[in-house]
Amino acid sequence: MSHETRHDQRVEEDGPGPELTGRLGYLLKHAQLRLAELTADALAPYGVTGRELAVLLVLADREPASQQQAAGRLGIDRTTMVAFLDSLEGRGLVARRPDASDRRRNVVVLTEAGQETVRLATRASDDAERRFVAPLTRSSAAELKRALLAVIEKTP
Amino acid sequence: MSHETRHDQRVEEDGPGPELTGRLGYLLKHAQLRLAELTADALAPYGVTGRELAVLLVLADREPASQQQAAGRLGIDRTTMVAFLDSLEGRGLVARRPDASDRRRNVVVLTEAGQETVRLATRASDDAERRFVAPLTRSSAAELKRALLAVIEKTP
DNA sequence: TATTGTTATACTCTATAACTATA
DNA sequence: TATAGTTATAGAGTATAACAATA
Repeated sequence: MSHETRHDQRVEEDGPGPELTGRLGYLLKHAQLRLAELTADALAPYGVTGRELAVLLVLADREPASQQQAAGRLGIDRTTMVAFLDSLEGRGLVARRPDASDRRRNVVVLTEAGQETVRLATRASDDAERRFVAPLTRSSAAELKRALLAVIEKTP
Repeated sequence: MSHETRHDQRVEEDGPGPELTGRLGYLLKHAQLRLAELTADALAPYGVTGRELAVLLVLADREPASQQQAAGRLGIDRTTMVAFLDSLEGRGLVARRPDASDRRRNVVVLTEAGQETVRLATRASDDAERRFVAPLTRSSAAELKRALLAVIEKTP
């Protein structure tokens, strides 16, 4: 018997097998990676990353926030927020305003350009999400989101 | 009117709001992070990380593989595989054997200790997964895995 | 020439510790 | 004393480029 690969019988597999695809950890990680790729491509024309869009969304949809409040809403460190804001401010998408009532704080607001970017980028991101769940039925996609939210909120 | 937080009306929110939790990207990322934490804790007693368990599983469940084949199955770079194997081999969980039929290659095999670790660590990881999906019904948890596999496999 | 394993290096993302100015 | 923003630094985790041995 030859030791060579027998191409007539079985092509040498290169991808993940059931020992991985059967595990929830693998599925979550790779689903996240795929959607992140799709989203990155969709957002590229607007010059923002998915993480930057998340920062903008957190600043857009609630009362004006300090840097630290914004970081808290996103679950990231305040030092990480500094870097995000430096970059976003440099591109004119957000502005830091000293808080008159507590001069240690900056209130961070979206500029006009920032608001427009949020509108366009959100639409592009939603579109990527729609393509991502295209293999599922509408109700199955909704069920997926419900299930994910449930485990996130109810897990210790 | 005071500028202080009015605790009687509304506690200052610190977590994510619907602008984030309504997005699939956020849900996938944070579900993955939570499960990864649970799994890390569950695996700690066995001295392996989730990624190392994935490497071991890939070596355990199919024909013996070269380092590069194993990397291909996991979707990681071959240079990354070198580092994993250095560490796993240092702890006696895997062994590199020169491939007699192609002396550029190493065939990587699990040791006895490696096989035992796979058994125990897999059980612990499965248990973490079960706790993670505890908020869902049995069929809803199964549906979650089906949906994730579908989007992973069918998305461009 | 091409491929396997290896090394050195670099890049991304994030956090920790220490500094400053304000409170 | 404690907190908000900042800076410098460090640690994961991963990839790219170049090298030696072998095909």
